[in-house]
Amino acid sequence: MSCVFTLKQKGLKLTPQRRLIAEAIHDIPNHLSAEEIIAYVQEKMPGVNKSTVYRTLELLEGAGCVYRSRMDDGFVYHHAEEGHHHHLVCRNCGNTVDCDEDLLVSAEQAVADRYGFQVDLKHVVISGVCGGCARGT
Amino acid sequence: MSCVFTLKQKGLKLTPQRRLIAEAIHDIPNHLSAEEIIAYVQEKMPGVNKSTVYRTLELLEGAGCVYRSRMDDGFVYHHAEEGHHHHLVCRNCGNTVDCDEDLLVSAEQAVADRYGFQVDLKHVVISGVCGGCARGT
DNA sequence: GTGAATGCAAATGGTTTGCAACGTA
DNA sequence: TACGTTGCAAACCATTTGCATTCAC
Repeated sequence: MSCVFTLKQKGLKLTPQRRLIAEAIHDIPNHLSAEEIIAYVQEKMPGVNKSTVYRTLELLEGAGCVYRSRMDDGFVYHHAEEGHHHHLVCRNCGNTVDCDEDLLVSAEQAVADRYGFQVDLKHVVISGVCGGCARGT
Repeated sequence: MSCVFTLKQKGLKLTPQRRLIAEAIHDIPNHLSAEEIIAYVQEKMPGVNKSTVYRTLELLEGAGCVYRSRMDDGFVYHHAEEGHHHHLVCRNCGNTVDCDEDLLVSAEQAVADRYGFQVDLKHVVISGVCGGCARGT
């Protein structure tokens, strides 16, 4: 849980709430909505306020430990570690597919070559239709 | 402005407000925020209510004339015509670069082949850093 | 004339903020 | 002890909704 070290390095305090929030982000592989993180945290430590969760997530994002992206409704959060993969989310059933990073790097490179624009698909939750839903199963 | 025909076909009424909103979407090449559309409409026809704009945009989206996507903050709208291009938005300066569609189809195909997941990047506003901002100019 | 569309105002709901109390270092 | 952190409640703000009035057909 490198976030913890990062916080220390920045002189930020390591409270039980923050540990728990970092744990949620770290342990659950999917991207999480604020609501889900709040539920996870409050289950293990009832009484934690959602403002605290939001503030901590903002803190972790600023520290580079967490990515935050827009989803259809609200934000989703995901830990920011190397060895990335993209998240494909089915707009029909909501399921997530982890997509190997190298499938998209060539496209990113092509865009960079032609337009000088550095696309960052890591920060994007990519929506579409999963195989199951496309087949109508 | 094919939206107009589409509306007629569906038996929907063609009000001046709707014409104006369709015009905004159609005439301005960029993707627009609701706020920008409201400003455009109200400049040409003061008194138009923002609820009307929101409702019309929803209508046009349902009719397939308009795409709506999440941006970092709020939604953006864009007319849905063939001959598409992707929108790259610089998260630093906010400028938009139109990206030719075929730069990304191979990546979409690769994802479809491996995961059976049909990515739809047309509906996504892709963020990143533009050439100017990357160079610090 | 009639049902759909509009304007207005109030509600919604995820996220943010102000402030007093609390806890870590 | 001192300052950062938390909990609480209220504020925010883009978007949505209910309802009476108006208008396109």
